[in-house]
Amino acid sequence: MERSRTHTCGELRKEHAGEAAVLMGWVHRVRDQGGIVFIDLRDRYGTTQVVVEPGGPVSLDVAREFKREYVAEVRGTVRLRPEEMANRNLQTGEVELVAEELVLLNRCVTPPFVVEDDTDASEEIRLQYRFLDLRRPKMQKLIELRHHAAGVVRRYLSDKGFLEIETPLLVRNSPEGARDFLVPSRLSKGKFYSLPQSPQIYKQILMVSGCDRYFQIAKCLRDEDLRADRQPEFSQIDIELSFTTEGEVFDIMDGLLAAIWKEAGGGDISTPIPVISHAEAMAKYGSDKPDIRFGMEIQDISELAARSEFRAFRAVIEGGGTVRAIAAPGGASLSRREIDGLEETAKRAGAKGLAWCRVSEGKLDGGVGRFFDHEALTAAAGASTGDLVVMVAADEKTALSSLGQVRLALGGRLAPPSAGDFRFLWVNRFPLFEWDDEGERWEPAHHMFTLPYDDEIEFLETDPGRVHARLYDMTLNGVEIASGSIRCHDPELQRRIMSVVGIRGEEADRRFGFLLNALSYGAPPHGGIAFGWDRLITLLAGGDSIRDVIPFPKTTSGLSPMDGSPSDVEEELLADLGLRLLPRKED
RNA sequence: GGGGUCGUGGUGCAGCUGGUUUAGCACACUGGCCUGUCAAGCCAGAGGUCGCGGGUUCGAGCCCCGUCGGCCCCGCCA
Repeated sequence: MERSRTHTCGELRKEHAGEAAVLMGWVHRVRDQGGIVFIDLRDRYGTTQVVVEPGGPVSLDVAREFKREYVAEVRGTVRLRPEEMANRNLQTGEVELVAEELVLLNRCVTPPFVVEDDTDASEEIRLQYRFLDLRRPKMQKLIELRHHAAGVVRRYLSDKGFLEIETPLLVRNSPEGARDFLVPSRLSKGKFYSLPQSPQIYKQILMVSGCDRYFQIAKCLRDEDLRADRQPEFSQIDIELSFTTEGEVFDIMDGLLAAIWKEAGGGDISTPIPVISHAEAMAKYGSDKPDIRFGMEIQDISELAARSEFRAFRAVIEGGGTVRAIAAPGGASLSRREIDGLEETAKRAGAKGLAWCRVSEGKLDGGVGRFFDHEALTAAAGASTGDLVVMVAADEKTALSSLGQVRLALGGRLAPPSAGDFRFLWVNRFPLFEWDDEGERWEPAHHMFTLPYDDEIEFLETDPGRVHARLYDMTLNGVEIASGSIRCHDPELQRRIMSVVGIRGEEADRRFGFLLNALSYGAPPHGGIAFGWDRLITLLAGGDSIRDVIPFPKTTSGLSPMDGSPSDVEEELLADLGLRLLPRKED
């Protein structure tokens, strides 16, 4: 017999009192009072209390058979609870369902953990029993949030004329960048497809195809080591548009973010989102993804340092280095131990040490305070009484990046972020290349299918480090959430860029021939961006691990505890693919 | 590839400097009592090769080596 429910477990209210209802769901908890039994029935929408009363059509002994996570159907009548018995913690708490028939739809073996928000299970166990973990209301909310946000993205971009287009998952291997996952080809034995690191090349080709505006919520796959915010497969909102400018991209994306935040519960965000150049981000925050929820900007105190009594500073300046400082409001209260911790942070980032002093009324205390004039230092560092001034002397890159790390530590300690504070920021004008000390060669700083600024193209061959490009990132609270660029649509210029990073002539054709070929058939000027979708949802939800917004994530070693992948396969299957395993590396 | 940290009944943890312990606690589980509970309560009970392998020792949950796995970080991730 076919059965169906009349309501969900989150639906019944006092208006329904007196009505007949059929609910189906999971037994959350049974409270056996001896003479009366309560069953909390739960589904995605909520929880409703079912009452089994003595002398009623359902025997108490039958009700007692139901255990946690059994699947049940309850037919009954909705009844208003007496005022003092209402449960304000439940949305359905003003009513209860008086059972007239209780049907066992399925049993459940004893669950390894209790299915509720404050579970005590470790993440390992949660992943192994992910189907139970995902039943927890908290996880269901995250799944819902992700769905709603995706809906906003589709509506917003569709309204702006973007087409949702799928690109292939079986693609050509690309030796650039991250390691590819390989897929052996049965039909072409000994050859391999790759799983795409991103749809980058395909979306550019769609622009050449005249699609004009494209988007996709795309799976990206990278065979690299994992982190809390990195999974081997993850999702991007991938976007590309033709005949566009950086300003237009920013404008549309500002609107997209505002729509997601407003409609998916993050609140209003102010647009336009501010823009700073990469150079400015590095100079002020020592990072290309600044957290601007607090100030503590980096100051250049080289001039003062050069005149100071502090010999270590003078030596660095004379050697062509620089001295930078941060004034941390209220930082004078930090203990010596905490300051040592900051120095440790600076050293890990390459600094030789961290000079510091406390600012009090009319004088400098502790650390290197005695080498400096109170007035001069507070003016140069922008410090006030009660501040801690921290300083690093080094080459510019080291000074900025180490102070950038120290700044984040100071921010966490002195200006702890409040939930719901979302500070978006565009960072643009990235350098096109960066020098790789180990490989002793130029490498693409972001990616190389990008248009350099016109007035710097002439330095491509002579001084690549001087060339900046129309590259941009969006950051949110110090996390990079999107990255994109205005692309290079001229195949000759693209070849020049490739040759700077050592991909020349035939090699360029072999690796990227199909893109270069497409570009030479009338490619329109175009550009785009890709958002890290999992990170974005994590931030929107106020979480800290992308594993919580991915229904079936892998562990940090790329394993899936629930299904046991990756796994061995039959010899036969390998033979079909023309593969044979090498013996495992012996000791 | 490297570093840190953790691994003890179903789950989460405690277990000191190696020996008075029969490996303890909470939750979950099983049985009993209870007619208004909602983190129900009370009583009783069952449940452990201390991740795995080796070593040191009269004696190892505890020390050493290796290994597997979880988490975090560096490298890596155009």
